[in-house]
Amino acid sequence: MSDTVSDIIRDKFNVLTRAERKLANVLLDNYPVSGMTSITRLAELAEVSPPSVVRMAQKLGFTGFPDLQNALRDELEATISNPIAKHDRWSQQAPDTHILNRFADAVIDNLRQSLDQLPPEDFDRVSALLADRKRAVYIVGGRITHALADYLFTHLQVLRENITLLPANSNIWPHHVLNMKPGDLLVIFDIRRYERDLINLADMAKEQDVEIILFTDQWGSPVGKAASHRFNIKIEAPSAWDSSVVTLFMLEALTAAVETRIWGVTKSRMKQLEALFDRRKLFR
Amino acid sequence: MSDTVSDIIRDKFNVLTRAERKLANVLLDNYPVSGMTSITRLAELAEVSPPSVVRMAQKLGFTGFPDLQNALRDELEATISNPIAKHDRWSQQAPDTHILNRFADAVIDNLRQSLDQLPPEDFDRVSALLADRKRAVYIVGGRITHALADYLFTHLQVLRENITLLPANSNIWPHHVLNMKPGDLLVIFDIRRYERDLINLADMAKEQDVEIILFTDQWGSPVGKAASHRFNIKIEAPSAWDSSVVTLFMLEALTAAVETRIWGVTKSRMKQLEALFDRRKLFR
DNA sequence: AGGCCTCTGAAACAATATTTTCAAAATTTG
DNA sequence: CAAATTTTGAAAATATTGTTTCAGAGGCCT
Repeated sequence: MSDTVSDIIRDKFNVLTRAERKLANVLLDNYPVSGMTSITRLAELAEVSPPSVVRMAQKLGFTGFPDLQNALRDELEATISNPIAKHDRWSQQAPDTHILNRFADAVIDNLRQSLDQLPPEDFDRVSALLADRKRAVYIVGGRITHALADYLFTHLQVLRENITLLPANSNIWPHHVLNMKPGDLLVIFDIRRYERDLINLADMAKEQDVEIILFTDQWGSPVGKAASHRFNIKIEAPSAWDSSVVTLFMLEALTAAVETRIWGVTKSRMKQLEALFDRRKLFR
Repeated sequence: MSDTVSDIIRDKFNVLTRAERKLANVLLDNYPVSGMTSITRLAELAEVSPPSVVRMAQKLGFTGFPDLQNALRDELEATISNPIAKHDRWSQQAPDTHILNRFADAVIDNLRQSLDQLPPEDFDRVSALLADRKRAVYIVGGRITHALADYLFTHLQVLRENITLLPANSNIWPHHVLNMKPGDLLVIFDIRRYERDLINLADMAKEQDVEIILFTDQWGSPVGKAASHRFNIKIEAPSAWDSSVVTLFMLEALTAAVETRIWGVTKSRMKQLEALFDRRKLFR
């Protein structure tokens, strides 16, 4: 890799003129942000004239000031950008452009941004709600997200009692709404292609004072209006579809958090479950 | 301290329009360096017009783009001069020990290690098999992995024809084995708690010269003996359960790869699907 | 399906930024 | 100390960026 701008400046410091050295000092001080202004302000800051800036840039080997500034920005980007997120090949054996690496980049980026947006207090509040065994929990997903709803259901069901997975068929939903009591929880998955039926369901549930927990994308499903808790998850992927990886991540983290809160209950349920599985084995 | 630009963006994300959201994503991605260009290049990067950039800047409360850019530069300066690695936590707002951060660490580690172990050629070979439309594809999961099987099924089904999801109930599996022809594919999910029924299914299928693609954990399910292709995925999590996040990642990457291989077919199927959905909407 | 409204980008315009020119100031050299 | 040389900044010229206007596109609602 070629030299950084600061290297070049130090290299050529002794062939710089007085005005140029003033500039060099300003640039190196608070490097490289100080170079991210306009040529005019930089000149003012160094108490020299704008032409001096141009001359120096050219003397350092750039075609002009913007060229130098770009170099600075690129350096900055390389320094700043999250070392975990970028320019780190995931599959060493595959080229950067292989779908595995591109997908990994996208997913990490989704994860980082989704977590950035999520106040941990919200997360904690939702895990507390789900850990409150007095509240029944209903879970529902759409066409694509049904599998996620199913996954959450399977796990929560082990943790505690009173978990219901609503069927894919929306015709039956009103029957379930009938059972919902104030304070119960309804977990809704609604991503992209927001589904009209889900809005109706949310409205009906809300009228019964059910608290709604919504998992949606960065744009936000219209169900958000009725929801008391919302997870906005970035779902971009190098593909014709969206990625559910981060959503699944949230579900697992949430499950783990709930598990911690009610470990006593969960532990005994898991033991019981083990016993039941064992009996089935013998039975066969 | 007052809000950062990224805070403001997230705050107002839901009142932003489509073009503005595109911009917001570009800005938040590689923040804040991505905002240090000219309005023109930023607009190009986000694939919107320069006026949209101005409008967004004003919507966020700045007098114009330069004002926003100054704010970004000031933040950058503050960040840079305070080099306490801000970026090694996933959720900045939560402590290191918060489950969100611990889970993120675990998942990234799983992803790294799983990709390390996976020769990309194997991945490519499997994607080629799944893209071969002459081969029927059968998918089956266990108690926990059923949701993953379901997810793969839903996606592959859009990509191409002849995809079958075996039911959870193993009693019916022999009926499906009856239909399998030599060269067909059987995708099996078998993680931890390896399920005896799945081994029997794999053996039966193998006798019919069905090629088996196995998704399993780092230890490897006994189904591996019958499988011609195997994905060993690291599934550790700070919880009583295993994490399926990386498995889902592999499924999505695989789906994307298959999609690329048979884009012609997939595209027309997706169009047709759109049309069907539209008709259903009218129908209601 | 049609009317309303919001959103968007092309183009014109305005404001800055960058570069060039050139003469004066500073520095060097004999 | 003066002539030659270099360096410098004011001002003009040029290039680019940022803003506004406005007509048409696109979404949403009834």
